[in-house]
Amino acid sequence: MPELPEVETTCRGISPFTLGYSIESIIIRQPKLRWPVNPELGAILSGQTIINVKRRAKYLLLQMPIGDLMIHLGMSGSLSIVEEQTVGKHDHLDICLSNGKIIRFNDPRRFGSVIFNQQGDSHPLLIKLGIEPLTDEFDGNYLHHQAIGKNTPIKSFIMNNHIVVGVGNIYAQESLFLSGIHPKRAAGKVSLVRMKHLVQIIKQVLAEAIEAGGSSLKDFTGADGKPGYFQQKLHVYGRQTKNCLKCHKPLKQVVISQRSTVYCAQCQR
DNA sequence: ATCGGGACCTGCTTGC
DNA sequence: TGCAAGCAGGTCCCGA
Repeated sequence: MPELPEVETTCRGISPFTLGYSIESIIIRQPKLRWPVNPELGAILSGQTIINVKRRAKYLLLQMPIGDLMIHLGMSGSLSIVEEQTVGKHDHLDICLSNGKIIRFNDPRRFGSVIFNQQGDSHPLLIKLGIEPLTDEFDGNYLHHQAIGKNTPIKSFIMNNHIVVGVGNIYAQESLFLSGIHPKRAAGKVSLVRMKHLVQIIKQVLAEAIEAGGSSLKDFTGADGKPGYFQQKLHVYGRQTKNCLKCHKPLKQVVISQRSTVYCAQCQR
């Protein structure tokens, strides 16, 4: 379940094996992903050199002179670097490189996507995205300003990609617990001071997860290590049957925007 | 304009 | 035991 830290870790992990090499071919075994994979992808991109590998929100961008290959991991996708051709279940797509390595896209639930983008930041899937959480632009003033008049729960608000990208269900829950804000509180009713605190926590939690992911990542050629967030101490996510780590009272679970949400009624107001 | 909910998909867990 | 329902998760899109 890739959250932003895992996408960032993947980005850093594949870089050494891809940067500066060219695409020789693309094998599409299953084109039915979130968006249909263009059957001409291989023809369009063969011979193209990968000149940059970056992340925007939860998209991985393999940048080439004629455009970017945008990869989204959805909820169950992953990339690995392999050399052999033996394919496993859900290995939907291979990007074969000039160095003999293969970037393999595996995604059991097929919520991910592989799209060729020649429009840069103005691509329809990118144009409406909010700011990156780990930039200076994302601060308490920004979040507070965006929340003016909004009745939507603060949890839904920080998970809204139009406001800030990359805060998924796990980190929304964790961040709200650590900043002591009730997940159902109306976004417009969170004070500036608390918004500043929340922003600081979000940055910290994401950065720690990236660090954990990075340190667990050896060579990216196998399924080594778990996603960064499983190496972190999770305070509320998945702990609905347990007690609060701060006050030791039982945690509560509710559904907000169809998403399971665990919180402490005592510590979060 | 704002917000909630449906849809997409598979695998693991839980319950009858 | 076997099968079905429930749930997880990201994000686009539509309807109220």
